Amino acid sequence: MRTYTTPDDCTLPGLDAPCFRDLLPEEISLARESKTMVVFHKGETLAKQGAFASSVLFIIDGLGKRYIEGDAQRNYNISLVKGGEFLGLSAAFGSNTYPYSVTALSEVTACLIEKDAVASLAKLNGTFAHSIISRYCRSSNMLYTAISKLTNKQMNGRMADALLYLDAVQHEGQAVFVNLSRKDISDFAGVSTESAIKLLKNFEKDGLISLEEKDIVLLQHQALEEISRKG
Amino acid sequence: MRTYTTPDDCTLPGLDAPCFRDLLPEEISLARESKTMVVFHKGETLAKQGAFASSVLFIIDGLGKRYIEGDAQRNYNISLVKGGEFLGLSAAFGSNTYPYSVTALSEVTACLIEKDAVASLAKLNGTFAHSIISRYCRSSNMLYTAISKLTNKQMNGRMADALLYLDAVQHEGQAVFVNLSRKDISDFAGVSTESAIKLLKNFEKDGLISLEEKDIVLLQHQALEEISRKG
DNA sequence: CGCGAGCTTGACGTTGTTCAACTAGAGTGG
DNA sequence: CCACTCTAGTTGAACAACGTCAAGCTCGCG
Repeated sequence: MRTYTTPDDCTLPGLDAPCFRDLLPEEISLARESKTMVVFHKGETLAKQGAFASSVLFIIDGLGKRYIEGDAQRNYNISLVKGGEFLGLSAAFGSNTYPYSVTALSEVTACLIEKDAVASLAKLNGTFAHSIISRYCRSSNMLYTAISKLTNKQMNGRMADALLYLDAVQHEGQAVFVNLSRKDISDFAGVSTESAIKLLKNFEKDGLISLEEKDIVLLQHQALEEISRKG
Repeated sequence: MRTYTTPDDCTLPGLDAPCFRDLLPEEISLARESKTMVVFHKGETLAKQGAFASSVLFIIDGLGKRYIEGDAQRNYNISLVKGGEFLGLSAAFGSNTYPYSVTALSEVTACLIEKDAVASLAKLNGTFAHSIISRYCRSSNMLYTAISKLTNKQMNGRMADALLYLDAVQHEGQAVFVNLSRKDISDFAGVSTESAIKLLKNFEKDGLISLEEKDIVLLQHQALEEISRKG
């Protein structure tokens, strides 16, 4: 984990992002003076569930996984984390611990922003606050659908969902599958590693996907969506 | 479902709530002119998952359940809904459908506020926006812990959790258990009705709770928390 | 060349759902 | 006032889904 000491190091990529668009000059300087840029390497922890969150992270680039910790052998992966997203916003607005953990799946570049600065920005600038609310709204919806998957679907449907989600992110231009182990994928589907492997083999046997080393190619989107729908 | 046509009908209880504290006079009038008060009876639907959400609901009084729909025989209850809470905020800030359903468990009095009015308020008034963000933050944390329960605990632990949660709300002064069926309770624990009944009987046999008609009294909080912790 | 981590496979056990039958109380109509 | 029905609750037995375990495999790396 390499730290840039000069705040301006992350001015260019960081403050360019859409949510920082409508800041007033003094707000920009507030943001600029309260942050520092950090590079995380694969496997490093960006946020630890339950730990005190001293700052909000704004991801510039790279790929991570956001997950709920389980016992030693199992987590549940909520979502991928990629450029343009905030981590640990809740630190700035209430609880001061992270409700989830985040680990880098590839090299991740992020801006750390002091949580008080984010809270101030939200109070000063309604548009910024509105953008934060929109983000919360979208992530809440994601959490509700995650709960829906967990309660309503069984292995087949959950695995189909996971593959469709991961594939969609990959189509946005991020290399995804090559950065994931079988265990990562099983944690996205919420099944054991062994079950995940068997499911993948079955999908391949049925011609729905193609397993090429670590990479996975979806051959039959329609059929997978059908499986997802049926649960 | 009785509707009050005069907006002022819900001025007194509605605009008294903490989140409306710091509104400016013109903002108050904006809020006042964009709302109407409604009374829902037991069993009626306040919000329907997937349906278009035309307005945000602010609950004045009563008890409801917020849940994710499953197949015909099963839902998953996320939380109780009680006075002072917003429903369907996401309508105002992004997606225009409800991500969950809400049904009245007792008679519920609520203010319906036009979603555009809520969005405007959030943009005009940073403090109001901040309060909305705090609410989102808390509810997000709840969703993360819900996911954690679903993935990490089995029946015993989930039922203990459900009882501790319901009991905590009851201790805030709301009659809870008498308004819940066995199916409601099982949907909070995320198990089948039959399993829930067997679990409750077991807990009673072990002296942890006392089943008195519909009411449930927790006798051994410590022990239940222990069961919850162990999963 | 050998070691270890991740991957794969099949046999087995546990958990929790489903099903079917039975009970109790609450309303309904004769 | 009594059948009659309907719903919610209860019980145990059979069954399915899925995790766990144990063993073997593969590949990259020291």
